[in-house]
Amino acid sequence: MNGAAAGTAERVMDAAEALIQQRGYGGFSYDDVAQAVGIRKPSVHHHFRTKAELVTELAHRYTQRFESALVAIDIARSQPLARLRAYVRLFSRTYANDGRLCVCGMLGAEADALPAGVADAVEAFFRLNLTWLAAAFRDAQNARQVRADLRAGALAEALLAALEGAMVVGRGARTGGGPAAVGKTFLASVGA
Amino acid sequence: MNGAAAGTAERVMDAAEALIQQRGYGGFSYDDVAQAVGIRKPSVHHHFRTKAELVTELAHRYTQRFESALVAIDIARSQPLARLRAYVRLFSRTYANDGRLCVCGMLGAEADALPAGVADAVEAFFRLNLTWLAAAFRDAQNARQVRADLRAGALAEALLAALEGAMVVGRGARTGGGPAAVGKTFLASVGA
DNA sequence: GTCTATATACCGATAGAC
DNA sequence: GTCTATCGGTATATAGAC
Repeated sequence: MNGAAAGTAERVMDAAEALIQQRGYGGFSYDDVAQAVGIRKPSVHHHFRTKAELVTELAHRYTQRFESALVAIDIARSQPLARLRAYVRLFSRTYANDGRLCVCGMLGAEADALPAGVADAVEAFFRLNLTWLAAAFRDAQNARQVRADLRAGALAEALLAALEGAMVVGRGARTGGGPAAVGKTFLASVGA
Repeated sequence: MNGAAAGTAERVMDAAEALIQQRGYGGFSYDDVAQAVGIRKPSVHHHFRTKAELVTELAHRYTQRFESALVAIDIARSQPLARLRAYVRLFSRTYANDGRLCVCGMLGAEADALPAGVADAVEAFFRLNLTWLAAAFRDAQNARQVRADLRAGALAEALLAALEGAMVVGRGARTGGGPAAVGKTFLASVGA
């Protein structure tokens, strides 16, 4: 129940999140986080006993925020295709911020090198997205806004993969339109 | 001009390649490579003075092998759409091997944490792929096998992103059809 | 809650014997 | 070409003072 303490824990997660999006789980240290926050390494351990704990909590927070954004989209948009376009913007906004990767996209690539708790949190993020997208594509097909000859689950997996991959390719190729362009191309190609 | 020496250098690159595909650039050490090859750490340094050198050479070899595969596809397949399907198989075969990621997909995600030489090699890989794919899509559009209302360059970026992302999502979600399913869905959606 | 100091392990890289 | 031994640096994590 200490306001300053809670504030520091949040700032630690913020710093770790940015570092993961830029360099990955194995690419940052407690000292990097400490420097970014302006405290010392043992103070970071005080808030998160281990690195696995820190990243697991961080991934859960990231997933919860994403879930809130999906709920907001469902409320703000009634047209299924408009919902899908708003979904694409969740990724293009992240990438527009200094070429940052999706937290769970980066962690998914590193899956074999992650502690079990972190890998579980990453899996939960992807399942949430695949479930929401499959429902959105099903609605879009029923509204005749998306062609009906492809399974909604397959479209969900393909769009999520295209958006995550657009960030990876964009960084690696140092060119291209990123998730914004790729999402637009994909949605145009599946349009009814 | 020592046969055994050249053989060891190849085995070192093979081991490092597998480790990168599983754990990434920051996720493996010279000791890991040495153990996999059955030699000691300084012997690895004898063949590749630094880690950056090793991975740069490895990425070049990977790109050259990919280029050979693209040439082989151009020779073996005359139908543009069949070429694109064969291209998808390059990724699904890699992923079918213990869920291994594309070497440059993994390195692309880690781009911010890579030595300059490695990042340059990764960029060359993606440019090669985007150029080949754009030409293949242009041919497919001229042959009326792919819808012509989308730019070939945009289709190239979208398919490459979808295949790279399918590996990331597949590992993170521990489910899904991987690049094989995603590639099939994408090519079906852009079919004329 | 934050700090200094430290334990323990691993990292990339080098020296020099064989 | 491979080895043992080792350097200097950094990693995660802990002990204990303030």
